[in-house]
Amino acid sequence: MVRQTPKSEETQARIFAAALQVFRERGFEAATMREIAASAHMAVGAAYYYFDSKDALVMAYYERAQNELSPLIDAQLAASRTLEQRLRNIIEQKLDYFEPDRKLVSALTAHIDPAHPLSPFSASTAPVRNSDIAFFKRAIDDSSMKLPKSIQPHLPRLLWLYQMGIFLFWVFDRSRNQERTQLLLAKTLSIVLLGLKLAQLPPLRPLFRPAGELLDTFFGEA
Amino acid sequence: MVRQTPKSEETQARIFAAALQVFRERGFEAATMREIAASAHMAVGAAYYYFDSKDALVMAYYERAQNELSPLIDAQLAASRTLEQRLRNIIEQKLDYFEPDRKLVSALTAHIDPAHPLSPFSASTAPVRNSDIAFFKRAIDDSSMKLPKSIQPHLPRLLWLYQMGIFLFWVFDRSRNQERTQLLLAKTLSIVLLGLKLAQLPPLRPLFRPAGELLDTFFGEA
DNA sequence: GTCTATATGGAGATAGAC
DNA sequence: GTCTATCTCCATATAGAC
Repeated sequence: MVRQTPKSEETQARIFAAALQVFRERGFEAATMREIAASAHMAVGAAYYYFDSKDALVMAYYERAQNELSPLIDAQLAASRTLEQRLRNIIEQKLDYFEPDRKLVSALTAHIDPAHPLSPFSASTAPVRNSDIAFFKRAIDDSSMKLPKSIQPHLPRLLWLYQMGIFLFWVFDRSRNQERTQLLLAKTLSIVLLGLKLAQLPPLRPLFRPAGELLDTFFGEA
Repeated sequence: MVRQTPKSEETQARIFAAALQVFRERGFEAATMREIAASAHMAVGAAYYYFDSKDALVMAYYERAQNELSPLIDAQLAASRTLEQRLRNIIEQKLDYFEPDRKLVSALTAHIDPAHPLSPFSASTAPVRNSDIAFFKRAIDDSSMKLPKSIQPHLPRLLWLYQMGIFLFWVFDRSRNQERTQLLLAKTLSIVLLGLKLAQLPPLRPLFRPAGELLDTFFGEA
C-alpha cells in the first residue's frame, strides 16, 4: 500500500472505487483486474502498484467497513442498556451496514481456513476481528452480569463467535429479506441470554465447570 | 466422467492417482493440471477428458473416501452399544481415515459457501453428506433415547453438524498430534450427551421447546 | 472414443519510461 | 515515485489426429 502524495492518494481512491463498483456488478470471482483497471482508466500494473493483489482490495474494503462501522456501533451501545438489547443492536447494525454488499461479503467469508488471509480467523484480519470483539467486551462490562470466573474471560470471544455464526447464516440466507436470519437471531438470542442467566445462579455453577474447561481448550492458543 | 472400456478406466485411474500424489506433495492450490498430467504421462487435455476440472478431481477423492469409509463406520457401529461410544467411534474413525490427507482435506473444507460445489453444504456434495447423516440416524435409532418430538427429527442432522464442527477444528488444528481436537472431542461429547439426557427428563421438556423451534428455523429449507 | 497440440484469457510480476 | 507495456504461468476450451 502506498500513501504519499495527494496525487497517489487520489489514484488509489479511484482504483478502490472502481474495484468496488466492478465487485458489485460482477461479483468478486467474475471481476478481473483488467476490468477494474480499465474502469479506473489505468493500466493493470497501476492497480497492482497500489494493491498487492485482488484480495488486497477486499482487505481494504473490510478495513474501511470496520472504520465506518465503529462509530455506528458506539452509538448503538450508548443507546441501549440491557445486554440483550446491546447484543441485538450490535448484530443488527452490522447486518444493516453490509446489506447492500451481501454478495461481495460472501467472498470475504467464503474462506474458513485460518491460514487464508481473507478468513475471519486469519492473522491478517486480526485487527478487524479484535476491534469487533472489543464491542462485545464493552457490551458485557457495562452490564451487571456476574459469571463464573471460568467463563467470564472467554465471553467476548464467545459472543463474537456467536455473532459470526449469525452473520454467516445471513450471508448465505436466500429467504426473502433474509427472514430466516431474523427468526434465528430472535430465537438464539433468547437462548443465549437464558444460558447466561442460568450460569449466574450459584447452585447451577458446578454444571458450568465443564463449559469453562471446554472454552479453555477451544480458545487455547488461537 | 467417462467409464467404458478397460483402457479408459485404467487411464482415468492413472490420472486420479497422479493427482492425489501431486496434491499430497504440493497441496491443492500449488498443484497444477500440467504437473498432474505430466506425472500421469498424458497431455493436459487427457486429464480434462476424464475430469471436468481440478475441483472434479477433489470431488472424486471425496466420493472415494465416502465409499471406503462406509464399511469402516458400519463396523464401528456394530462394535458399540451406547450412543456415546457410537458417536465417538464414528468421529474418531473419520479423523483416522483422513489423517494422512489432512492438508488436502483442508482444500475440501476451506469453502463454506453452499453455492460452492466443494462446500460440505453444497448440492453437489449432498449425496456424500446424506450418507454421512445416515450414520448418525442409525446411531440414534438403535439407542434407547426418547427425545421430545420437536427435537427428535432434527437430531441426525444436528449431530452431523456437531461432527462437522469437530472435523473442521481438527483440519486446522496445528497442535502436536491434534491434541487440542482430542480434548475438544472428549469435552464436547460429554456435554452433548448431558444435554440429550436432560432433554429426556419430562419436567425439563418445556425448556427445550425453544430449541425445537430454533432447529425448525435453522434447518427450515436447507 | 481417446487423446494431443494448441489457443484463450486471467492473475500476478517486472522492466523500464517519465 | 507513478505508471505502462509486456511477460510468465495457470485453468480451461477446442480442433482435430488416430
